[in-house]
Amino acid sequence: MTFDVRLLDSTYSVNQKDDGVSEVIVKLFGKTRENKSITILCPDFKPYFHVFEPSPALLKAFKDSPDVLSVEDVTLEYKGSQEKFAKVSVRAPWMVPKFRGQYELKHKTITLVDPPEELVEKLRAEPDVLEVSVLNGGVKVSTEDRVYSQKLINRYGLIAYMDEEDAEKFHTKGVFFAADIVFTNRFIYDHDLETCVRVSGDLMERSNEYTTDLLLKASRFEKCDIFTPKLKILSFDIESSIKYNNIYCICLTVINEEDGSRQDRRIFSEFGARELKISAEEQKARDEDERRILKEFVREVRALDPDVITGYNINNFDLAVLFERANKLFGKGGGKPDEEKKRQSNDELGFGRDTLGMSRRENRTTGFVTWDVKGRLILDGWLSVKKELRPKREGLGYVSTMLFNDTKDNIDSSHMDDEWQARKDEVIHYCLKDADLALRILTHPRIQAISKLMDVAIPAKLPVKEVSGGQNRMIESLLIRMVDREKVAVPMSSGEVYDYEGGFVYDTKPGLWEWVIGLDFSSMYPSQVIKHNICFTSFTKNKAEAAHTSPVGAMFLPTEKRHGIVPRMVEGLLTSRKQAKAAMKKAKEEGNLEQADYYNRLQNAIKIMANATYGYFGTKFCRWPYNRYIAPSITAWARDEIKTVVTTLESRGYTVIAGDTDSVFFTSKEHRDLEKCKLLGFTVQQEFSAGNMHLELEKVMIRFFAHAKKRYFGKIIWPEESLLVRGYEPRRTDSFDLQSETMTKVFQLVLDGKPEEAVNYAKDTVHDTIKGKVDLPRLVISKSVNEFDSYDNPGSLVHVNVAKKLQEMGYDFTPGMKTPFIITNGSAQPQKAEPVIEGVQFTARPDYKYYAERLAMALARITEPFGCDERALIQGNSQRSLEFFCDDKPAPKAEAPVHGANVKKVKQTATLDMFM
DNA sequence: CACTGTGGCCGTGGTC
DNA sequence: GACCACGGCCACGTCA
Repeated sequence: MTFDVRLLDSTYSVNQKDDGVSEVIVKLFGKTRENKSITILCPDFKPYFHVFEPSPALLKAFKDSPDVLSVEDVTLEYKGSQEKFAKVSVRAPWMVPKFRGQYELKHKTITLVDPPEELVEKLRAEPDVLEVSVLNGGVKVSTEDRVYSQKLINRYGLIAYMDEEDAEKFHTKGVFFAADIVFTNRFIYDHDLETCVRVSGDLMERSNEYTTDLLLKASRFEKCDIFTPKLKILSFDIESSIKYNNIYCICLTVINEEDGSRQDRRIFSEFGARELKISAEEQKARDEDERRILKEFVREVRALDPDVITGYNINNFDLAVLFERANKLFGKGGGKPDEEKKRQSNDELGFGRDTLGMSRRENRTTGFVTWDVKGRLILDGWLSVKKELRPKREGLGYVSTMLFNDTKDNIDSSHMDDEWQARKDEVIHYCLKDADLALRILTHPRIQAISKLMDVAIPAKLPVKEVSGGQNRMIESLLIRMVDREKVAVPMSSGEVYDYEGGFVYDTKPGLWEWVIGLDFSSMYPSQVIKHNICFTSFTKNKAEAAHTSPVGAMFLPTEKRHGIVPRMVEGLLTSRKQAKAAMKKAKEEGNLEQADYYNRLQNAIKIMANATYGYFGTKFCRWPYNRYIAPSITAWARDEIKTVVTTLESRGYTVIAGDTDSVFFTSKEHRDLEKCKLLGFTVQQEFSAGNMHLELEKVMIRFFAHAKKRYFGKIIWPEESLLVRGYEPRRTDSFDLQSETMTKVFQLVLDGKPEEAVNYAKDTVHDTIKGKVDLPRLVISKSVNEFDSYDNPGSLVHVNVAKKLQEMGYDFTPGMKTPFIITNGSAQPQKAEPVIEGVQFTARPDYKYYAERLAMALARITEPFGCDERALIQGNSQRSLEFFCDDKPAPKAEAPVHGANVKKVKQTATLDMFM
C-alpha cells in the first residue's frame, strides 16, 4: 500500500525481539491525503555518531563494547581540511549520551611534565598550536579547539608526558561529532524526508497500541507534492478546587475539519463540593471517582484521536492539573520518580497515539513548562493569541470579546468549591464554553496557529511538531542535510557565549519634516551572507586566499574557490521565496484567493527562515565554531552598507533624518512634490543596488515626525496612503487606551498640518482627565508579570503586587501573563493599584492626577516643538512658534532658547495640585 | 535537554 | 535634582 502523508510527529521505541536482540523502530505519525491518521513503523535504522581520530585505546573500547554495532573509518572536512573520523553505530539511541558521558574529551589545554626539549620544539613548529608556555618544569600547550589537541596527542604520544590526573582527562577519550542530533531527526535527514512524503509498505492490523486509523510498516519513501490535510482538533478545560486540588469536571470539544462535525464530552465528579473535614471513607470514594474521571478522559481522547490538543493556558494549568492528580492518585509511572529529572512522565496519562504517557519538560533557565504526547500537537491558545495578536490584555474573556464578541459564562473561578456546590450544571456549561472559546481562538482567521505551523514546516522539511520547538531546528534541518551530503563534519555546540555589535541606528534628527523619502535594503542580513560568501566552510586564515575581509577582520574565500554551504542555503531560500511570491501573484490574477493566501503564508515562512539563519549563527547553540566571526561579520558589513548610503546622501546636501539597521529616511530641499521625491528615490535605489544587494524605495511621506531613535510617525502618500507609527505608545501593550487613542488623534492632526488643533486637543484631553471625565476601561494598564522570585525587588513593582493580590484572592497566577490594573495612587512608593477582573465591578477611585501627568508627559514629546511642553499642556498657557516645519535643522523651541546639540533637555514637572 | 540576535526608549524606584 | 539600575516592551520591511 502507498500513502501520501503529512508528517506531524516522530518518536522511536526499542523492542526486545524473540531472539533476545533489541530492535529500534522509528515511528512517524501523520495524516494522509485522504485525512486518515496514520502511524508509520520504520525498522532497520541505527543510531550513530562520529569521533575525530580516535586513539587505539578508544577504538578498542568501542569495538569491545556489546552496545556498539560497528565502527567504520570515514573522512570528513573540518575547518577546511580532510580529517579522519570513526563512524560508531550503536544499538539504541539512549546509548549515544551514555558513550558521550564515558568517553568525551572535555579539555583542550595540554600540560606536559618535563617533556624532552626536541618535542617542545616540534610542538612550537606545529601550525595548529596557539601557544607553548614553559612554567617550572611543566609545558602548557594550547590550541584552538579540542580537535587539534587530540591531533597532537595522537601524533606525538603526549599522554606519556602527562601526570596521572591529566592523563586521565585525555586517555581513552575523543572529540565527538554529531552525537546530539535527535535520533528521529537523524532518520529524517538521512532519508531526506520532507514534511510531506509518499510512503509504501505493508498495512498492518490495527492494534490497541496505536490510536490511528492506519498502521503501516514502511519499506520505501519517495518525494511527493505538498498538501494540507484536514485535522481533528480537541480543546479541553478543567475545573478543579483551588483549595483541595481535586478535579470537579473536564469538558472536551472536538472539531473535525474534514466535515466540520463537532462532538462534546462532559466528564464530571459524582460528588458535591469537598469540605475541609471528610471521613477516610469519603476520601477513598472521592479518590476512586477522580481516578475514573482521569481514565475516562484518556479513553475519550484515544477514541476521538485528535491531531491537535488545545485549551486556554493549558501549559500552566490544565495539563499540570492532570499530571499532578495522576501522580497523586495512581503514583508515578514511567521511569524514576526523580523530582530532579528534567523530563518526567506519567503512564496513566496515555492519551497520545502510542501507549506512552504524557511527559513534562521544564526549561532550566526560563522555567517554561511544555508537555508532550506522541503523535499529537499540544498548542496553547493563550501562547498563540499572545504571539499573533499581542493583545493588550490576555485573559480568555477579554480575548474572546475582542475576537468574536462572545465571552465566558459568569462563574466566579476564585470560589470554585462554592460554585460547584451551588450550581454544578452551570459550572459544567462554563467549563465546556471555555474549551469552545479556546478552540475558536486557535482557529480564528487572525490567529490560525495550526496553519502557520503547517506552513513553516514546508520550507523546514520537518514534521509539524518539530517546528514548534524553535527556529534553530528549522535551520539545522536544512543545514545538516547539505553538510552531510558534502561530507563536512557536524560539530557539537561549545555553548560559548559572547557579545557582538548589532545594527547601526542613526541618531534621529527630531522635529516635523515634509517630503521624506524612505528606502531600505531587502533581506539585508541574508544578502550580506551571499555577497561575502560568509560560511564556516569558506572561512580562512590565509590572507592570500581571502576574497572578503569583514570589518571585524574575519576572512572568507572567493566563491570560485569554495562556495559556502550557508550562502547556498540562503540563496536557495531567497529563490524559493521569489517563486512563492510569483505563484501568489499568478494565483491572485487567476482569482484563486485561497491559493494566493497559501503562497503568501509560504513566502512569509521562507523569509522567516532566511532571517533566522543569521540569528542562529549568533547564538551559543550554533554548532559551527565560527560563530564568533560569522554573526559579527554579517552585522559589521551591514553597518558599512547602510552607513555608505547615509554619508553619500549627506555629502550631496540631503538631510538624513532617521535610519535603523537597513533603512534610511531623508529629505531634500529641491524635491517638494511626490513626483520629484519618487524620481529621487528611484535614482538612489538604482545607485546603491548592485549584485545581490537591493536598496528599494519603500515609501514617500508627506509629513514625518520623530523625537528620538525608534520613535517616529508619518503620513505615507506613496505607494499607498497610510499612517505609520513606530515605537510610540499606541504601539505598546503597556500603555492605557486613553493614552494610545489621544496620541493617535494628535498624530493625525499633526500630519494633516494642523498642529494648533493637535495642541488644543492634547490640552483638552489632559484637562478632562484631571477632572475625571474619562471611562474606567480607558485607564486600564496591563503588564506581564514573571515568576515572583525572578525579580530583584518584586515588592517595589506595582504590577507584581497586583498579581500577588489576585493570587491571594484565589485566582490562578500564570507567570508571563499580563495582569490588568488601574493606578489608585501614583505618588505613593511603590505605586498603589487595584486589579481589573473580568465580570467584577471596579469600585476604587483611579488616581486621575497620575493619569493626567503620564498623558501630558507622553503628549509633550509631540507638542513641544509646537511650543507646548508638559507644563503648558497641564496649565493651559502656551506660546506657539510660527514655523512648524524643520528644514535643515530641528524646529526652534518657542519657549526656551534653542538647545545646542549636546545640551540635555531639562525635564519640567508641572504641579497639578491647583486643579485638584 | 533547552535554544535566534542587538539597539533603544522610558517609567519607576532607589541613592546620593 | 542628577544619576543609575531594573524591567517591560518595542524597532529592526509584516522577523533584523
